[in-house]
Amino acid sequence: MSIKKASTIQDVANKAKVSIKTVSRVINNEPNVSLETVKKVETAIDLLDYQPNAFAQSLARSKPKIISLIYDTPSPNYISHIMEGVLAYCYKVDYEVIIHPLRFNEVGLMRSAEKFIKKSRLAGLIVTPPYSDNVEFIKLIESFDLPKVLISSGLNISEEDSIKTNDREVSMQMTDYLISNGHKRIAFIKGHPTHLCINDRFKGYQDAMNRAGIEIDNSIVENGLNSLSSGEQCAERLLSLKERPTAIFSSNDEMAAGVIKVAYRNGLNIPSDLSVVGFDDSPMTAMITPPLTTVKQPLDAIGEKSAEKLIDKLENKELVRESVINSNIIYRDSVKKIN
Amino acid sequence: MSIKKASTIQDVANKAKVSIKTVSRVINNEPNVSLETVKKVETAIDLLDYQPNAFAQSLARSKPKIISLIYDTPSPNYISHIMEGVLAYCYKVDYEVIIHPLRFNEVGLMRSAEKFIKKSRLAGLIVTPPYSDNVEFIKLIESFDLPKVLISSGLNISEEDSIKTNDREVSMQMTDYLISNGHKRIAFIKGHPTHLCINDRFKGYQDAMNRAGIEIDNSIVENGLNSLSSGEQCAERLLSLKERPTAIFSSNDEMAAGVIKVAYRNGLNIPSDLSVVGFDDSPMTAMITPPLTTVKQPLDAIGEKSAEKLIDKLENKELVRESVINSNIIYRDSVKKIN
DNA sequence: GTGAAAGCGCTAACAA
DNA sequence: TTGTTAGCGCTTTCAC
Repeated sequence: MSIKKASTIQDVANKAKVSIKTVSRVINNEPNVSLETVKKVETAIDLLDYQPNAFAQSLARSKPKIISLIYDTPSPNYISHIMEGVLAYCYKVDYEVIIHPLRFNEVGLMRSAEKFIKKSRLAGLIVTPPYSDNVEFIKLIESFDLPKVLISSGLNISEEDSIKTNDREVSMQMTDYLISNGHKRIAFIKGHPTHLCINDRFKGYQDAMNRAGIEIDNSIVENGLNSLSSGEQCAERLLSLKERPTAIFSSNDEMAAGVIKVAYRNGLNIPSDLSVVGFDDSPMTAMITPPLTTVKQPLDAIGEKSAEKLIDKLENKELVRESVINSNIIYRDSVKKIN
Repeated sequence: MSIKKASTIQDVANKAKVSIKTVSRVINNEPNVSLETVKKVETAIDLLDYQPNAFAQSLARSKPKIISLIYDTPSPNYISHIMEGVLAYCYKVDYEVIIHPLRFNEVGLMRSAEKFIKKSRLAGLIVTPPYSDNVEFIKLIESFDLPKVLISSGLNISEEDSIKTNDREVSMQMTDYLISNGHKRIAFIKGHPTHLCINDRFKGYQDAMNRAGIEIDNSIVENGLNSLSSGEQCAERLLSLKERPTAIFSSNDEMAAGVIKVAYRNGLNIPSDLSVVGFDDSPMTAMITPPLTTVKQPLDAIGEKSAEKLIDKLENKELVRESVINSNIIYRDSVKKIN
């Protein structure tokens, strides 16, 4: 078991018989190196199994190749997939990622966020909801003049700083789907009011209902809080109505799961007595009975595109990138055609 | 919106009218600084809102304060919670964490792992399953002489390098619970064979059955692969047996969910016709009907303890730390008492 | 108890 | 096309 010692740029330079600057040029793909020299240097790099020291690079460069992913911690599935995408892209282009959970309700949040940003010497940040909806937080980032990409922000953000999904549109499609299955009395459970983007989902529902000429009955529009239990509470009310809805569209899966639990408790079968659809395609949706019809956001792709957009900005590349990524409906077994 | 510029150790030294070395001493809690000087320096630090530059520190120090968390990507819930714990502890003691997903089945895995370790100049690693069971991978770490903590490794690892849970014991308790509810014909679905620790769960089942003097019928011991669909397949077989089990103990929740789906498909009610228990307490277990009785591992605590153990090692602290963390059963509604 | 100087491994600015 | 030099911000000698 031989202990390996990392080699330095000087070692490479010695082996290739060039100056360290030349090695540096090769590493960073800078111009003005003869092909022959490049070959020599690359051979030496391979031979020594050389890896540049990221700290030394960061220290020497003005802008370190480090970005951070900021998130709260409500949903493991959401954040893991976003993170996957971000890490995958950054790994390709040789950026480091610092993962930073921040408790949304913590006192001194801004102070600790500021401290973090300072300490980490970030080049830029990727921000997920609910922080991407938080004006104060975004101002903080701007006060550092840091490039950023906000994921699914409900704020009025310039396109070059944001990545969004077409929640409103898919939500409309989902409602259309319900309508095309004969449903008219379609209840809607809204999401947490501070999550702006989730409320686009309600708008999509409104769009579809309006277009179909079905008047929205506000007594079957509930205000949820994204959690299982809040879904249950909404469902209790909805299902105890004299004129029950035939379908419930929940703005997220977790609340939809709450609806299904309450339905079973009340002796209702899904989907024969009640159709239910959700949003997010969280892993459990395939596991519950019946499997839930829901909307899948391509989270890995969102993470990847966010990282790409941010890094392109950092490197002053032309960015004519798409900023809307399409979600799509996953049809499963929780909707029944009625007449 | 004023753009803030980070201050350096020199700024602090100027303001406090001392040398940079003295500032460095204060930052690192080194001895031989008069109380008065410490006060002066600390005031200057506060005034300038100074944060040491982690790269410069890492570069100057031999050992950077950076560790990495290595994982595959099967389970968002598992890894997010472990990560939470690791990040929380590291944040407290001022270590950076690099999160590194590695595809288990990728070709050139070892090569890319090696490259990663070199490049990141890690001080140590925390390794989760399945890598903590991978001899080749562990040898790689050792070839770099890097301190490590292996989470839930099934290998014969020295206690100071590992954090485990009492899977075998809880698994025995769970089986006891089933037995005490009148079940004798208890099926078991084993987990993926390369995940060593998951097979401790089977041992616990054996322990309990043996102790209760119930002979284990191998025709109701299934080999699962941790996935929903593999749970379904096992359940298909189990439930088509002439002499059906009255309870099924699945080594993870996902397979248990598969069992429940198949049971419903076959017109069986849970728990009245069949009791089912799982392992992991993944979020969906509370959402399915009926809520599943399962085992909860304190994942955040595992992450935190792993980080603590690793960092104590890095800093040569005495480590008389516990290395086994207790899981416990979460009783819900998927088990019925039979006679 | 304190400070000056060297150097960690790299990049940037300037020469050659 | 290539090399030299001076830092980046910090810690580590070693001297005072």
